[in-house]
Amino acid sequence: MSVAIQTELTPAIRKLENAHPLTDGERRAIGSLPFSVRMLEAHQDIVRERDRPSQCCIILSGWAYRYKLLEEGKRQIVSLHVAGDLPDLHGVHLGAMDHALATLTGCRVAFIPHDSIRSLMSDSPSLAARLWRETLVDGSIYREWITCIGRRSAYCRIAHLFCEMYLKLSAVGLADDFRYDFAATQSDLGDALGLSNVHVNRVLQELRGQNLISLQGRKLVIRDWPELTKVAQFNPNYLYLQEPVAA
Amino acid sequence: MSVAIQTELTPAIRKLENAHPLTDGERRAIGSLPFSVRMLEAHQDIVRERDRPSQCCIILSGWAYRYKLLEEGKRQIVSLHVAGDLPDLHGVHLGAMDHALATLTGCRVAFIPHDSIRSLMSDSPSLAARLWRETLVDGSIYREWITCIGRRSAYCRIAHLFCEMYLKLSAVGLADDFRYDFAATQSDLGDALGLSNVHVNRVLQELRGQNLISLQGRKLVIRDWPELTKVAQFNPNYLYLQEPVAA
DNA sequence: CGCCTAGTTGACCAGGTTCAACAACGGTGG
DNA sequence: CCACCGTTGTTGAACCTGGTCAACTAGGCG
Repeated sequence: MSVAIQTELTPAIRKLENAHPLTDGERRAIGSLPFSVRMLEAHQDIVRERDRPSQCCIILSGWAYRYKLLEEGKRQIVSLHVAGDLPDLHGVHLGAMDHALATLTGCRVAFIPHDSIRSLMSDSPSLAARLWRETLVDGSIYREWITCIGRRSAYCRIAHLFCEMYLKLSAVGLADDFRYDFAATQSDLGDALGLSNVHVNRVLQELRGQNLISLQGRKLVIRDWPELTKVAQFNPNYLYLQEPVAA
Repeated sequence: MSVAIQTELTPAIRKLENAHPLTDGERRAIGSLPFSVRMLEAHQDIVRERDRPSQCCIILSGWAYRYKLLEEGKRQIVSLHVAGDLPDLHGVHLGAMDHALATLTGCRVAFIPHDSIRSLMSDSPSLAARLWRETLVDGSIYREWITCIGRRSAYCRIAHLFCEMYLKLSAVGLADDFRYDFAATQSDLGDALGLSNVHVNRVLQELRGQNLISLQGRKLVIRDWPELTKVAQFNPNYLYLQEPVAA
């Protein structure tokens, strides 16, 4: 494996090592996977609903998201993904996609054939378990999103997402000092949280007014992490990260 | 394995065979698991948030649900489970529970130690894949729920859930002829769909008024399946069942 | 400069919530 | 057998969070 791709895989490796470090054998197995790396433009579908993909992907850089389209043209974003994520690993075991996967920003993406993943998993049950775990953490995040959308106010939801993405990005070294690049637009935010873009705009102003965050261009700064987590009712347990951020 | 437990496991087996039939070896492996069967009362926690369970369970009969509690005492139900489901399989790979699991009705439940599951999975990678698949289908259902709660009206959401549960129950032989026992109260429904019990009540009246359903006691009858699926915007793909119901 | 996307604002509206009271029902004990 | 009780379902009225529509502003880029 070239040094370049090795570096690019760092976030993914870091995630897989969340439970405990990889063995040399596991590293070798990952290194021998046939990656095909591509740079994708922003706002491009990677996989569409009803597709039957024969490969899955790793996000190397940029943000991606999964979404469903409704009859009246509405969109619901069901998850956000950053470097290190394997957003369509489920394709290995499920058939036709029940949703679509797309880039939010320009993304570097590594594709791996399902067959290679399958033989990796049968060769190394421990790696299979690690990959399974990743999909289970996805499930846990879904549960939290259901709870947010179902029972929390717009103010709380938006604050919550800022906290979530901060920890997700921190875990792969892409955020620290309570700031990061927040790639989604206000419309994207609305589609992720079940809100209109107009209302997102107003709530953002309120969050700024309370001096909890600032958000200009794509730069998000969390000005008061303790207070933000409080109004967000944010409890990081559901992310199943090993090293929760200090307050 | 006794004939009794074998019969009780039928729904679970049927679910695992959704992709393709079990081999004799796989059946034997399942049969040799050490089940401990218990009858639980309605409205009882099976696992609580923050617990670190050392076993997981199979619902043999009755309805169960997973939920999260919020600070102000609100509740969000994140999934409903019926006979054949393994609602806390994720515990094998994740640590402390991020949510709770409880019975909605009286339930017969089989408990299996995680260790037994783990050795089952390392002995039979194909069974491991089947179990993994179950958790992925759960994930797919979460995505649909996020979409429902985020972007669909109350009317649509309730209709959607009635369709979903009909197919889930049909798949394990617990519903046919467009009728089944709907175990949840109106408050439960509200907590699952992000609505108040009062509004659920009103929407139910409208669904009855449109002659789409009738619901008395715990008996749900779907009076007009084509129309109900239409107003629900219901597309069964996300359930990943092999034999979709005829319209 | 012109175009396009993203962000912002105001006015109005509606879906859904809250509160409070009451009805229906089933189970329990006297 | 009936009185009692808790749970579930039902109704009305007032309210409010957040949606819709439409117009306008601010940036970024070729």
